Amino acid sequence: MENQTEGIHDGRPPLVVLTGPTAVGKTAASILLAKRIGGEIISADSMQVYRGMDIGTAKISCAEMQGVPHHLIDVLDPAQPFDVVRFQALAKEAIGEILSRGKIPILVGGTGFYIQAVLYDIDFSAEETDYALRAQLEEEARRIGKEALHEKLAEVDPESAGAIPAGNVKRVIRALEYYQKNGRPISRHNQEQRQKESFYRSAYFVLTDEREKIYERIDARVDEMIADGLVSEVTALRERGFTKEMVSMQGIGYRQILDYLDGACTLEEAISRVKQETRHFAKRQLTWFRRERDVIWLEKASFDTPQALVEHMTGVLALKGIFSPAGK
RNA sequence: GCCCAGAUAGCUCAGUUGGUAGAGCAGCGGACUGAAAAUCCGCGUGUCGCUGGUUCGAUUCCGGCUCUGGGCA
Repeated sequence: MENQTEGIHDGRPPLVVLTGPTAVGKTAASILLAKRIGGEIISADSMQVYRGMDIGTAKISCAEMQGVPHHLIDVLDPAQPFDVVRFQALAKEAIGEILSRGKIPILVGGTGFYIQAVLYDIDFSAEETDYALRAQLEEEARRIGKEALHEKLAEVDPESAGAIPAGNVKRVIRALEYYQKNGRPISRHNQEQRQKESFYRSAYFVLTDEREKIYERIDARVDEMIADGLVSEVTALRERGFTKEMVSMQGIGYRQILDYLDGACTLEEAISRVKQETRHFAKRQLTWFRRERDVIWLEKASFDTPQALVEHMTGVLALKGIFSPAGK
């Protein structure tokens, strides 16, 4: 498989990652890059996997793709749950296909957790999500209280209990669920997985910009979404029976418009909350990328044109032996 | 013009029976390994409108001024 040796080869398959906070301009850059290096794009986005959720997720249109193949967009119905494990499996499959075509896989999107799962090939044991157990633990949390549930975790996995605040019921439940299913603490599992090196010969690009500019773009983009018909998109979803409890409807822009449609707030309130939550989200994304290893930061302001940005990325890829520029 | 009520953190407001002040939101930082656009944790100095007075000491009491609401003309 590895006989056209060029650049620094270490046997690992190549993978390019392009991410950054929401609304920074990942999509546009990704198309230019894919065309430049002969790549195909795998979306690393927890919401763009859903069909019928286009406006609120700022999903790339067919025309915008400019012929570059995209994977993991529009693969699920909004009623279906989705999570990292499913994402990882689908992404691995797509990467394999792309490599077999002699193309370079480019992971593009803002869900850092998903990127991590693929890049480090995190081991998720075959265990199926046990929704019944989860529901049971949720019920228990309501009955005995967060603190008491947290104490139960402390009994079986003191390390996780120390790391997870009692208020974070979701993570307390997952730790408990893991222990019950596997008979060992999740803290140990996490510890092991954290040691892993990248499974790929990769470059992890994080495109970023001044905070103020990101926020301005977010506000403008939300206004555009409204102008483009976000309310009717959500209305249609609601009429098809999708509800707040579903993973898909917890996406920013969907939750709030749903509240408005349910009469819980005015449209104006919903819109400003969408903007606000999107800003918070962008901030959380940045926090995530900051602590990831081997990240290559790209300050948007230091490139005059998108082409300059892409040339810079291409240069880095050449140095890393991920891509060989023509003529070499 | 007169009367009343306000004027305190970027915003909305609380408070100090006189010893220079605190909540929510915003903002900032952080965590995150099967819900991740999810979930959670942490961070509060600001001429207390301006100006005189009383006082050891005023953002707090008193006078004047300015501005903002509301009312009366």
